[in-house]
Amino acid sequence: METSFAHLYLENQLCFPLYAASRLTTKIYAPHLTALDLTYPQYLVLMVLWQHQTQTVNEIGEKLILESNTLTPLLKRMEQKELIKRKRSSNDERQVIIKLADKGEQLQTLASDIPRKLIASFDDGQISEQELLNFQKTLHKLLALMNR
Amino acid sequence: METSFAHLYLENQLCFPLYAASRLTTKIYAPHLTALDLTYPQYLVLMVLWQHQTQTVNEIGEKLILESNTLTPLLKRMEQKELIKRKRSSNDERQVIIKLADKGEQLQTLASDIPRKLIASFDDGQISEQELLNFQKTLHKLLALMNR
DNA sequence: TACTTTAGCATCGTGCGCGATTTAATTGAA
DNA sequence: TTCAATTAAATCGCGCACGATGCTAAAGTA
Repeated sequence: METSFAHLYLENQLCFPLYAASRLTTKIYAPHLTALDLTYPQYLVLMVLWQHQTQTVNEIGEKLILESNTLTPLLKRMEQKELIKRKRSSNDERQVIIKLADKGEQLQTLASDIPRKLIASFDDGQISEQELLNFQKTLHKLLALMNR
Repeated sequence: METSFAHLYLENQLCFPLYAASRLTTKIYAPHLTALDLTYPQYLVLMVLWQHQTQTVNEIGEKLILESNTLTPLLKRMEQKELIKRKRSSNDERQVIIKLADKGEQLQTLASDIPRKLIASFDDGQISEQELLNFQKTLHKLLALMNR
């Protein structure tokens, strides 16, 4: 048993560590985001809108790799919180245009503190900057590979 | 601050890619798992049980970094599918012992093909095996760092 | 022993993710 | 021009994740 199915074990897999790391990272963000009454996916949507003022649901979906079945309910919740505005496009009635509402715009200032607040949680010298740069590079390659 | 690796991490150059890569990886698993009528978290539980025949809910939770609020419903669904058996420990009535049922045991053989199939989907010459190994190593370091 | 604290699991409510399907608008082809 | 094909969102159902809370059993304490 020890040898024949060894490749099945958790520690040999790529997927589980990614899955666990993703959840742990989100958990580290959580207290800072709940202080702003935001979830992580909602924070991601705001980040897209802080950079691009006007976006269709599809355009947001391409950037976050999410589809309308996830985004539509998410965006409706954000609309109810008055973070964003949703409006049908007049050019193409199929599209829904997403823009920041005042409250969503104002959150950018508050959210800009988040990175600084989190630095202490990670900077303990266990991993060199170069190692992390390599990691990031491979991660982006993997993303590009999988996202076709 | 500018030189700290944490700064890179917190600028969302790692956080979002991890989140996206995790979802994309799961999506690559999906067709292979649905063929066995499994979800990815259910597959993870089976992998734990293939390695350790008898586990408490807590022990599974430590390995998968999940708690009872996630595991209990998940394990109940797996019990209903007759993949596993749940039984209160007689030594400690608080604990619930999880074991493989016949069906869950038999799935190991079928599932043993999955890793090879997945390697194939990544093996298109874009990323060397050595690069992947380095990536895995850093990923494990990050996990250990966050999972304290 | 009696009582408090802790540990292990379960329950509840909310918010994703996502496969499958639906609806309506636009595009494309004969 | 007509009508099929495509596209953009929305809807539906299910299974996670997870914070908060509840419940019971075990362990610790005076």
